[in-house]
Amino acid sequence: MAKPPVRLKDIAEATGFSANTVSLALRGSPRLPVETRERVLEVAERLNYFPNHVARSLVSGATRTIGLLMTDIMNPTLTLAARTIERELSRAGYGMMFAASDASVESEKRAIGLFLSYRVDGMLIYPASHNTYAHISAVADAGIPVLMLVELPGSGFDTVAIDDRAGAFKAVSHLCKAGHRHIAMLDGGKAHGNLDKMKGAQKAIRAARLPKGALSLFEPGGHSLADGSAIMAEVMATDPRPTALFASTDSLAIGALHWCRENGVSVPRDLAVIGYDNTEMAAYGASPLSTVNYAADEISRLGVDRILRRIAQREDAADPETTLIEPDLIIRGTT
Amino acid sequence: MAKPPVRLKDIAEATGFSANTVSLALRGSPRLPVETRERVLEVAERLNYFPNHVARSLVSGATRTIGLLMTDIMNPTLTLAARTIERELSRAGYGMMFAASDASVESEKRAIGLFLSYRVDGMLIYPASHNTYAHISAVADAGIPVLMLVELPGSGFDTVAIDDRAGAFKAVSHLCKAGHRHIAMLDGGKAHGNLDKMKGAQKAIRAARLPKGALSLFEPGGHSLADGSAIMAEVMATDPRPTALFASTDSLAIGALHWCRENGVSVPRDLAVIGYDNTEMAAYGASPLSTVNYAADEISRLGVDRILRRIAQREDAADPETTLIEPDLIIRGTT
DNA sequence: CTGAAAGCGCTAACAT
DNA sequence: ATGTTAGCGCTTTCAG
Repeated sequence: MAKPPVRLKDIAEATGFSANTVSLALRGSPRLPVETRERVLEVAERLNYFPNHVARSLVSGATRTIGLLMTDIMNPTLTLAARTIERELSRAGYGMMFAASDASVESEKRAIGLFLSYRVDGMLIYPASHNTYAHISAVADAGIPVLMLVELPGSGFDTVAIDDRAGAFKAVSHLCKAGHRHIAMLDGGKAHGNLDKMKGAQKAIRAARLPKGALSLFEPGGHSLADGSAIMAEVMATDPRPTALFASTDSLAIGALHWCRENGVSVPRDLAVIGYDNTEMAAYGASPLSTVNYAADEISRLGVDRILRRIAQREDAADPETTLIEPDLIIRGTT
Repeated sequence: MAKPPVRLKDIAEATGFSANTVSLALRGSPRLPVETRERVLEVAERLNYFPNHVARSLVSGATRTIGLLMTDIMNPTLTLAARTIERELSRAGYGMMFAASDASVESEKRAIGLFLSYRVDGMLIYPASHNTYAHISAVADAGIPVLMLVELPGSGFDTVAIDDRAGAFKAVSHLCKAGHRHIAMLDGGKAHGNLDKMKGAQKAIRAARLPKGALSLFEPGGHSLADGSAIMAEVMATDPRPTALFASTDSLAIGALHWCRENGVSVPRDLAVIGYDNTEMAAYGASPLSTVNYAADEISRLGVDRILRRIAQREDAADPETTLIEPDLIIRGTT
């Protein structure tokens, strides 16, 4: 097998035209008679011609490919985003390269290097770290459009992301309004310099004119289900015992729910629970969890729009723009 | 910004060598004095040079990119496979393009066209249909290595996939051995020409020397959680009433579990349940469901190995090889 | 209306 | 030990 692929030249020979004419015909140039074009198209079809995108990219300087770089695609929220991004890109006639950083800055660097070699026209990045991003800035500075899927204040990146502060504010405000006076929050984000959710929660407490102590912060070791479960003993042993829980992550919340079930704590009677970023169960239409809903779809659509726009306006580096999507609060069985 | 990227020529000018020498140096040719090489590397580093993979591909005829085409990345099983595949490829220095077909043959064709234009070195495909794959055969016939992640008997593709027959056999055998004499099976695969699970289940019945009627087949409208839930009334109304359930899909099984909980059917006391392809909850370490476990990791690793091997042995079209992975049976709370 | 020539950035064969 | 030349498949001037 292994036939060499059909080239422009092959069509040229088969039709008697020159490669140039064939090229024009295939791209539907108006300055060619319909007759010629049809003849060429027909032969191209018959020969099963596919334009060599590689060669085309070399001359045009654009690959019509964007790179998507994420920490971990196993996070259902990111999976959903990845899917939507791919869809939107493909609709726009763009290809997508994918790489995962596993939340390691080193891997992230490697992946970016890969994308750079492959000459992607732009990158969508869900970064490994909130602090270390000089390597990403370098890309943007080199004039390659980069769009961040997370807000990194002061970083100067184009951004389309969730407004975590607003989300946390909504969630905790809801709890306050429901009469809760002792609210526990599970958030390991501090270690990564991600204070938004905490800030939003605190603001809600202030807005409700509750004392600062109405919100107590707990930092699980990670953001896995097991971590959420593990810290609950500590949470429920606190005096005064919290009557509501706000978890900065869906899996933490689910872990907490598990602990409650196993320890005879009735949710939401004894403990109201609100999670965050809920997608996992929601994808199955089965989540019993109240959540701040990560708007992956909207972010993805806006993100793709924006980066394609940036690519189009190649000329100058317009000022970076940050769009924050305010997430909806979805109240289900646990509140 | 938008500086034009650094080329070989730029380094050549900066060092006084020719582009050729620079190229050789960067690729560590042994026929260059170490001195020269170091000088070149240093300048390349300083200038922040990245090889233009596009140009390199044009001359080498290989893009060191493979295309991954799946029906839907939101299926956690496939997500996991995608992640592992990306990892393995990146370890091997390959880039990955991703596209989703949404189980539509038309989209699949479009995506394949895209991959073809981009001149991927090979494709990993989880196909949209078990019947319609002429467009994929065409790719393989054109000499582009294709590896199928699903077994399509008689299709002549290189394949690394789950042995669904063995999986179903294991599951139903387990139920038979546990003394069940009336087993219901949920499987909508017949419509797609996917009979393996059914065949395996029937074989298990025969092997257990039970009458054919010991297994009754139910066909849900789809494979969603809701579909699984919806069909349970019918299942449990059957006479004699089944004491065990084998669902061909994880979501069907979970849907069934929901129905049981809402209808006072105690699992596993009144009904033993085994699902299939379990990854969703398992990813959270929290599945209560007994399952036939899709070995996404193993499949991915073997699949990548195989396609890279095929690419390496470019020369001839060796006979297609089919590797079937026998899935493990994981017994949890529901059995 | 169509063809010939040049060149995108790189590598491979062939000089020097 | 290094430089020159040609060419990968395509698009883009520029001629005819």
